[in-house]
Amino acid sequence: MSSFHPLPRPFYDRDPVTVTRELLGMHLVRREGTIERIGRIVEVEAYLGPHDKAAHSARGRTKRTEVMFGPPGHAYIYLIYGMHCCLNVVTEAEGHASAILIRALEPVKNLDGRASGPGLVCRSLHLDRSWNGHDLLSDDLFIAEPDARDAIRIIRRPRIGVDYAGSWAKRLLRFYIARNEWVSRK
DNA sequence: TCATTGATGGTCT
DNA sequence: GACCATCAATGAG
Repeated sequence: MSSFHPLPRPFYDRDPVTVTRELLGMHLVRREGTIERIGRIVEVEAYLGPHDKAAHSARGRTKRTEVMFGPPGHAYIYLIYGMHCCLNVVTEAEGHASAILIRALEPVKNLDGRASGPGLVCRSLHLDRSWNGHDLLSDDLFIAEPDARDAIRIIRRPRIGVDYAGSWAKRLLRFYIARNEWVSRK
């Protein structure tokens, strides 16, 4: 077992674009019994809150979006297209309802299959909706800074699959590590 | 290599 | 009843 410690609450309690950029290169750690699974975060998207028409929280506070409206540093996991789960990290203080979608991981340790895409991220870490609302300041699911972080170049693009969101669909809120082979789409 | 489509179910209107 | 922050399989070129 590695002995990283989880990023602290204040890391998440900041504007989502800053947190999104800083998440690139971080390690997402999942402990499942004696198995430790680790992926390096290589692709993410920011969802800024109720004013962001592409964000789930733009529909208001509902049973599904409750976690997004809650305190930072928690996992927001939802089911999409009836079969895939997507993992998000809640940012900013309670009530802001911003979050970051983890779209792709580079394998570091024990990933179950490829994780190039948000549905595959959950599959590779064995995460489902039972993890919705889980505190990332825990020892079985958290994000940590690796011992050595390589210098990276960050690419910004429009988010994937949000064409319904009008002008918000054009905003450059998808971030990924340049030239990384595990990114889901160029 | 690219475009199209089926699978499958929760959420919201 | 329509839509959906997706994926894998299919088939045309």
